[in-house]
Amino acid sequence: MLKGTLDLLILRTIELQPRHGLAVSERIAQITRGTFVVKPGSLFPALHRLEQEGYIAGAWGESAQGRRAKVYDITPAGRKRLAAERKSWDRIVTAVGQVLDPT
Amino acid sequence: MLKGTLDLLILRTIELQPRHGLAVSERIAQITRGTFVVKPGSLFPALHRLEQEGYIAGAWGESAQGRRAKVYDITPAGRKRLAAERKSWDRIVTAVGQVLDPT
DNA sequence: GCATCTATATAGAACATCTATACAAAAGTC
DNA sequence: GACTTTTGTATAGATGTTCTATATAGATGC
Repeated sequence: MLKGTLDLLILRTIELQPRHGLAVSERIAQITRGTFVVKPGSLFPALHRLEQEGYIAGAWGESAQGRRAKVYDITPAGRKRLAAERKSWDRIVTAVGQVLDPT
Repeated sequence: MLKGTLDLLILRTIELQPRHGLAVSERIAQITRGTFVVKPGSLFPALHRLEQEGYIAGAWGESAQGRRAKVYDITPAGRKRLAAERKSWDRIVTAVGQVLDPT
């Protein structure tokens, strides 16, 4: 996975619907049809970092299977961060495109 | 800069026309209008790595200003690598798009 | 002769991601 | 009712790219 995109993917996934850790990675794998597979060792450090920085908030609850799970929701700061990351991503895609196919 | 895209940018820039180190970074900055600014400390390690791996070949020559400069050209292996990186990039852009704006 | 510009180079730090492993609790299984 | 499997969270250690900062060298200008 491209370093620097994971936060974007996590924030957007949680924004659409609060989820617990593994559910986030499941959704990313599913919707990208396996292009991005975020394993626990990458996922949880990222979640902890995002929580530490105040972009997401975790609370113990239940998973769809009825197991105990920490459910994360996005915070107002997280939405701002997500909007900024989106802009940044668009800019990067445009810039790379310009290098790959200069007009 | 997003980690992992530098190789792609360098390979494509050199493919279009062989250049020496600083000329590569100048062109990238120019064509992306300052979105990507590759400083020497990032550029040269990347060039050396790409050369070590056989994707580009450097030869001492002259810059446009008539200074001594190491001019890099892409190798057949480099073209293959570039094609692969392009595909990979397209796939990533598509996948991120799917997460950001699911249909 | 001394500063400045071009150009290459490297050391060291920072940081996100990956591999691998560990741990816990619930559910199934016989 | 022990035992395995499944679900879920967690962390340690390694890896590798990029960034900051600095060094070096040769030309050019004045």
